[in-house]
Amino acid sequence: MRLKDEDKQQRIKKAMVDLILRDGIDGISISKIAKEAGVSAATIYVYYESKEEMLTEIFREYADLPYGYVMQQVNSDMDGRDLIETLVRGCYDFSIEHEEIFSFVEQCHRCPTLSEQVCDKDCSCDVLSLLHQYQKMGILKQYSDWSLVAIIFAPVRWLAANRKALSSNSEKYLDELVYMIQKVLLND
Amino acid sequence: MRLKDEDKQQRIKKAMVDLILRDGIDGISISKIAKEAGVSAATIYVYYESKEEMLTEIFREYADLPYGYVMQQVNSDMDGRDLIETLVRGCYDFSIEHEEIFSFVEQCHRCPTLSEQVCDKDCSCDVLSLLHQYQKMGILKQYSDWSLVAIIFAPVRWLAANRKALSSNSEKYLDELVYMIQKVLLND
Amino acid sequence: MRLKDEDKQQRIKKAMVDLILRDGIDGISISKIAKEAGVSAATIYVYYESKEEMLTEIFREYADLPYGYVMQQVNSDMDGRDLIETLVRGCYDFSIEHEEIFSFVEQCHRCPTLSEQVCDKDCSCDVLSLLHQYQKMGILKQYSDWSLVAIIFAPVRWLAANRKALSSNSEKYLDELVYMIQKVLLND
Amino acid sequence: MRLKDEDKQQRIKKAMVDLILRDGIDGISISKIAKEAGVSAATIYVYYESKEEMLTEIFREYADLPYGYVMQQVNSDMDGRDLIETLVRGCYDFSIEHEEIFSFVEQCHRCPTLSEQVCDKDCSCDVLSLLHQYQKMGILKQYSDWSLVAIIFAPVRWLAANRKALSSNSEKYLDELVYMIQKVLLND
DNA sequence: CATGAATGAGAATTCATTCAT
DNA sequence: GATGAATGAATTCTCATTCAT
Repeated sequence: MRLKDEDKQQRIKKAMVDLILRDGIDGISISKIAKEAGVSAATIYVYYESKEEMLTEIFREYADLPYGYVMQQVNSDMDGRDLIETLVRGCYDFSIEHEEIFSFVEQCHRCPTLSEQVCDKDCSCDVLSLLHQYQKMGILKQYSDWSLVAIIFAPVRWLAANRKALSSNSEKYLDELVYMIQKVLLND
Repeated sequence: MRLKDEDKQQRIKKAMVDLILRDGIDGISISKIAKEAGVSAATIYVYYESKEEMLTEIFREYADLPYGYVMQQVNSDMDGRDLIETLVRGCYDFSIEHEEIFSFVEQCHRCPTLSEQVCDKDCSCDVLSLLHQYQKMGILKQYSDWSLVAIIFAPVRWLAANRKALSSNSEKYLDELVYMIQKVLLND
Repeated sequence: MRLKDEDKQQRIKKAMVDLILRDGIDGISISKIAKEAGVSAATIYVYYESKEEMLTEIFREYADLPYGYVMQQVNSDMDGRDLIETLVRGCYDFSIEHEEIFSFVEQCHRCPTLSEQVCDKDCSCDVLSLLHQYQKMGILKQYSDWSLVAIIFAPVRWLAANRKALSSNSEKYLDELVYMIQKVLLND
Repeated sequence: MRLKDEDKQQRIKKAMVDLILRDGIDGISISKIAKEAGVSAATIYVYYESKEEMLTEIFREYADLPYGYVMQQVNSDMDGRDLIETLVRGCYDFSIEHEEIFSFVEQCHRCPTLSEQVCDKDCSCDVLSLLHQYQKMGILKQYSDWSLVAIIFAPVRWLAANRKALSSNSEKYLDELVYMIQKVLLND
């Protein structure tokens, strides 16, 4: 695999994700993506078998990036409060820093055909391992995995998705969310 | 002159929503919808100016149905615990009873072009009035509106959206969620 | 026939002719015309059997308006020079005063299907009678009808059609044309 | 990669021009043209961005063919009489030999949107250079360019356009026209 | 007479994809 | 590997026309 090509495929991915942020998942087409990526439409078929397969593959590849991002923020000697704050804020920060990937992943997850193939919870397995550790140490309460993922990430993602409709005091809401979730999940 | 066939427009709406559940928002087309609704494709343009406008208009019309549904479950003399349980479970029940509308609304809310025009929080204003009452009575804590909507509805919606990936013990997760949220929001 | 209706038909005609000036004969449609005329598309079918028939009928009705216009300018005791000047200038004036009708008639005359049904020369029969009188009086040379119509009207119409591309000194060209044609057609 | 098939584009052009002769400029459609040219409708969009652009481009390309044709008939040592006769008859001959191009160009010239973009006089610049030479030599009178083009070509084109309505003695009219124009333009 | 509703047919255009180079 | 050419199928949407009211 030559460097040049790697770059080309990267441009294709970026083009697709950028366009989906701009036009929505229902607004993309192979030729639009090709134009945005600066390659011929035919070139896309060198890397992907079909549009369908391209979407799925890139979704699969990107789906756990948000979780990967927050995991990088986490430090193993954090206490419970910090852990939760880091996870929640990390999720929000990712949605700002990588708006297009955030939106892409969110859109794909709601799309029935795609979400069947990539389950959100599976993407969060690293985070879950971490949470299990904190549960074992008696810091976090013993809620089940699904409940944990739901309560930690769903509200902040909703906030992030609606960010532009907020006046600007999103910081305040974020603080509240962090506080709430700490209260629910932490022992004492 | 013939009167506008109310039933026909209803069939168009239903067809669109049903198809979006099946094929995703990126998988619908005017002719598919027309066929499903049993009308001519041209007829759709009697009711809507364009595909875009049709999507937006129906989205706007349906966006608050989930909130309307839970409001019907609520009883004004409920205590705080029951209120929260009813809101959360109501949201989940709606996603089962009206799977296609739930999925439609969720998909639209993630789509950038559409979500710009219909803000999720606006749809929940009746719910918010209710929550304000409970706040005034000192039953609910004084969190801000955005945080309330986020914590009450986002997790359960995520659960509902991933329902099929759950073995079947979704009841357990739902119980946990209800319990968590009660703990966060209720005073003592 | 009620007054109101007469007015409605008139509006339809005007709308069609106006639109053909703006969009070209290939750019009109029943619904555009209806909207422009402020009537329902169905109403047009009260007055005309089909689009085809409408075009033909209105063309037939308007085709000799330019000739009618110049005939009104003509005075029976004009001398030869004045006659020619009046005919040529009249034609030009009509193209300015009734730009939309001028363009409409010109476009129809070039359109093979339409021009088959309405021959330009037939429209000029009144003018020809007049010219015959001046020929009998020995004022005009004995050219054949076709040649007369061609030499008197074709150049000025070309000038009129290209009017907007002329800097503005169309007056000068018009003077020259009048002079030329006088020279050709007048005896002595 | 396959090379652009020059022949294919040629067939598209021919198909369009032929169809416009048969059905009028308001009677063509991309699919009709494609069928006539023996290509897929989509192929037309490989060569032209839109129907509008196709029309304009082909019009621009063909607009001076009639003038090019008559220029080929002209011989530089002709006297004034022959020059005029050749120009006028050449124009007529072209309309017979290349009926479809003649009709196409005439229709486009009357169409407001198209004629804005391609001015008839610009197409005749070679002819004008020639006429200027004859003017300098004192053979032709000093009329302005517009008047020359108008008087030489407009009448014969009108005759050509109405050719089919003439009994058949078009030769006679043509003779008259030639004679008239010689009389106007030649010195002595 | 007038018209909103309805539609089959067809419009222009785009799509995803293939293929020869 | 990369791509311009090519296209059948599908897209959105408009058209001319009919009809019940």
